[in-house]
Amino acid sequence: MHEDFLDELGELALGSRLKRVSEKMLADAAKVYEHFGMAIQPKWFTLLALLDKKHTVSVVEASEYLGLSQPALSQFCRQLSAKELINVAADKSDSRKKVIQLSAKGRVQVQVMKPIWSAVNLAAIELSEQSNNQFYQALLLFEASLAEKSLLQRSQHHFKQLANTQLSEEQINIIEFKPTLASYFDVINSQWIEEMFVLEEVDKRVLRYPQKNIIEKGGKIWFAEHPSLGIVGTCALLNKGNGAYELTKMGVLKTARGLKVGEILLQHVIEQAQSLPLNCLFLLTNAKCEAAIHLYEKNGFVHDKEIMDSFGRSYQRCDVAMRWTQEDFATNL
Amino acid sequence: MHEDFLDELGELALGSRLKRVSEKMLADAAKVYEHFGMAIQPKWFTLLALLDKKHTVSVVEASEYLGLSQPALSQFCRQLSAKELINVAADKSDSRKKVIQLSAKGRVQVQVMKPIWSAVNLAAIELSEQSNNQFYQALLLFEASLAEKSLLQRSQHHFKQLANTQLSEEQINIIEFKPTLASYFDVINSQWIEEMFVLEEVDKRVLRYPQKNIIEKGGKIWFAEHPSLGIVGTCALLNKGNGAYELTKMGVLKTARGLKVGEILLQHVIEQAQSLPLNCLFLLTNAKCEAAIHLYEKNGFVHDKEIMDSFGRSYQRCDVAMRWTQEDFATNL
DNA sequence: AATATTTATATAAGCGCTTATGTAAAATTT
DNA sequence: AAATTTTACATAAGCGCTTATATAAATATT
Repeated sequence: MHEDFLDELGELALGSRLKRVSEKMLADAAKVYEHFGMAIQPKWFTLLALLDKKHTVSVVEASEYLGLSQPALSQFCRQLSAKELINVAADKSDSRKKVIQLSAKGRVQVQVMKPIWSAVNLAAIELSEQSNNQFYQALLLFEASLAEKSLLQRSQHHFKQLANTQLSEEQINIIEFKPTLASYFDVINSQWIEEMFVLEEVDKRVLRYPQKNIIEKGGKIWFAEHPSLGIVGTCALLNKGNGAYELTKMGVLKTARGLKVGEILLQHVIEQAQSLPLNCLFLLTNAKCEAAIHLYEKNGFVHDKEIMDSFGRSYQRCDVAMRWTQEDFATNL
Repeated sequence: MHEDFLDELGELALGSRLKRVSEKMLADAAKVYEHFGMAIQPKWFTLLALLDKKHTVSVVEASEYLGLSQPALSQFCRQLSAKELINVAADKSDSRKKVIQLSAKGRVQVQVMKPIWSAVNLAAIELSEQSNNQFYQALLLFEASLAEKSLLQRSQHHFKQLANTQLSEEQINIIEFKPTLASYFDVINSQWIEEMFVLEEVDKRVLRYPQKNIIEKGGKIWFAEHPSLGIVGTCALLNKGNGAYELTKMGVLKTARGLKVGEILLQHVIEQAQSLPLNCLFLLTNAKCEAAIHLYEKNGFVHDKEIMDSFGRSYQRCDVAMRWTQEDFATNL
């Protein structure tokens, strides 16, 4: 048998660990009922206890008390009715509502189970207090903290700290393509394309084999590296022949949005493009990509109908064509 | 909105509470991935982390490391293969085995996720340490205690203490039938009949309406009451006419087995039967009920073929007939 | 060497919920 | 009063596992 890998993951696997423990507890509860000959399913326990205490509740009320979904309670009611442990009747003043209560048999069944509940309660207290560790109290506090500020919010906060610590523009490092980085090209671009469009077959081919489809055809690929997040952005130049280059597959991971990675990358690509036998630098995109288009406009690209007519049919999703104009860009510098 | 009923149940609802928290954590984890644009399901997390650490594992190895079932891992592998995040190949030296490892894309996907994992880890640590309460540490201890001695074992121990405290024979109180106790007759008998046989239609009718089917026909029902467990046993006398009475539906709850409740009850019934215009006291049972037959033999019942012939066809499951003999019983006194 | 047992994996069915959705009744708005 | 929205519940489908079972390969036993 192997060691427990969750131990190595520590707090990161807290969720998985909690799930594992809760499943163990529920499985044990089932064994307890079985051992004492009770034809009762553990999932019914909270509802039976609620009915014992409150006498009558409706389906929705029960779901609110117990923190379970309404359909869950609806199902429990059907099952407990079949076992004749509860009576279900329409509410007199509101015919949508159902009034649930224990039947005479159900009340007796609960009475008969109560000593078992007491024993389980003592067992749970014993477990909780093992080694002076007030597990139950800690769990209550944990739940309260989680309700106050969710794991998502807390994670977002910590992530922001991680991504922004001492970040200045010079710390985004632009590096050239090498085969070991090929998959970053795939992962980074797949992310935004899948989010905004659907990944077409032509995309998949280019993303999977960038070396063959871009580099070996005289194109270029760059990556942007963040000091703590690693490689977070990429951009390619496709060699279309006759000195025409298409700027394409520019993407920044969602984890690095808002850090100006896109702009740094784009400016680097434009700058590097100057050392190519450049005749025409253009790009194709979709009107949906507002932020990107704004970035392109800001960095010397202008909308161009001619480009649209000559190259626009390559991709289904492209309805915007832009061409880089050295003049405009130079005056911006 | 109603208050949280689990609060009222305290430690008894520890399992339900753990389940609720773990589901909340997992749901939040899914939101974290979604927020950062990762097309990754939280359930894959432990496997991806394992592959990142160990590089290659088989399906069974992974299931052992992670504490999940082998089919679960088998399914994860299919899903991650479809996403091209892992490579699965047959083991060279054992063609049953599959060697699982991250693909190039998978390794990059993990690299890209690692900052998120770090942030979640910090968030979990923060939650765990909230209000100086080392929840994670407490959970580890709780898990260890549970592994050392299960909830079932602990519950059994506490139950035994509850059932046996200061129990002497006089504390089992025999009481006569009254309508409010009718359901105990049903619940107690259903338990053992369902365990040993199947509940026939005739059983259900008698158990559901004991007053109509037994009392009003000149029969009798008694209950045995335990000082802390409540009503735990029952026994009936059926009036068969002409001074013949059938001892039937004698049962003791599994929670009260081993406390001599059956014997006390039986002796009480035999004693009370003397005040009836008694001609013949008999019972029908099944050879499977060895413990019961032994108890009957010990208390003056002898096997009787004549009874079998005249009454044995009433129930399908009966293949043993016994008759009480005053003589034998008297000599035993 | 033949046979039985064990091991690794896949597949199917089930379980305890969930979310999504539909229907009818009640409450609210117009 | 009529139309709209909300509420209560049921049903269906799905999800993340589980247990049970089948299959094939490896290992141990005879």
